[in-house]
Amino acid sequence: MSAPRPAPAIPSHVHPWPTEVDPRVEALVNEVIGRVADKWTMIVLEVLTEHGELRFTRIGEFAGGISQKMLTQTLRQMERDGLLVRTVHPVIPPRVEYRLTDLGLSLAEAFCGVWLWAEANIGRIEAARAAFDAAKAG
Amino acid sequence: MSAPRPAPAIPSHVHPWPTEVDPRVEALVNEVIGRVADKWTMIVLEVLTEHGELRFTRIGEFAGGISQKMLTQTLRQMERDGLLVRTVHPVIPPRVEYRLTDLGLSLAEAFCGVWLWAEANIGRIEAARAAFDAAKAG
DNA sequence: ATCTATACTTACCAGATGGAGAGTTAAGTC
DNA sequence: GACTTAACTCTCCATCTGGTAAGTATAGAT
Repeated sequence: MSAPRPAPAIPSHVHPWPTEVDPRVEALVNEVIGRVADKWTMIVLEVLTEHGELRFTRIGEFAGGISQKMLTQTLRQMERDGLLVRTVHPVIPPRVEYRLTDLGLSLAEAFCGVWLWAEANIGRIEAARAAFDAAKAG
Repeated sequence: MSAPRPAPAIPSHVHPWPTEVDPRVEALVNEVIGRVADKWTMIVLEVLTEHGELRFTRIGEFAGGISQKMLTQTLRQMERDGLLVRTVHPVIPPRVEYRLTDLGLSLAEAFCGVWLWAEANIGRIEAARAAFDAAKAG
């Protein structure tokens, strides 16, 4: 879709489509969701919501299957976005603890609905897939 | 999105950490995150929620910045998952309309919290990023 | 005969993703 | 002096993602 969306040079009090939101807001929201809604971010969010403050290695254990590289990267991004705080205790060997901020906790809460939906509807999705595949084959 | 991740069976003899996670929970996580919660699915979901039944090209315009390939792929997957219905009108030139199912609408509703969160917290995230980057630079 | 419109499909390819595994740091322990 | 430990950090490399652009199909209009 190289076609750029029709120029929104329309005064904001005139709404061609009553339900449409400000494209700039929409773009920002898309960007945020694109960043925040990746697999490991959500999993780390869930792990920290469940277990509270945790150390690096412990998060990796709970997350399951994440490489150190990805864990570091995910935690850094979340820290940068203000979703968690990273506390370094200046001891040897190093001890670093991660804890969700209020912002992070509120995001986890917002995602809660999606988790519940997923749990409740996995069966329906699988049924739909089976039906779709059967229809395509038959 | 449709990442054919060959099941993170986690060859524990290679893995940096032992896994204590229930494999069924992990499978659920992969299902949800990997297939339903990707960027374009969420955006298409939002577009269809806001505008109701739409044609292919129109969805692309509203979504903004999606390629035909990705749009086709996303719509097919959502159809397969039972999130939307695809209605082909046998006319020339072709006319295909997409509409969310009840399942799709319920997912959109579940995501609503996330959208609201994103809208409400964009400022906070950007401030956190600016602060983080400033701290790193200075 | 050519053009147009719509909804795809397909091939190609650059760039992003992410895993494996080794290296780094510094203080205490054997 | 080697070993250990935690939390990285780095490099290499295979795989995956997703964009671009071209092609397809069809009927009516010019």
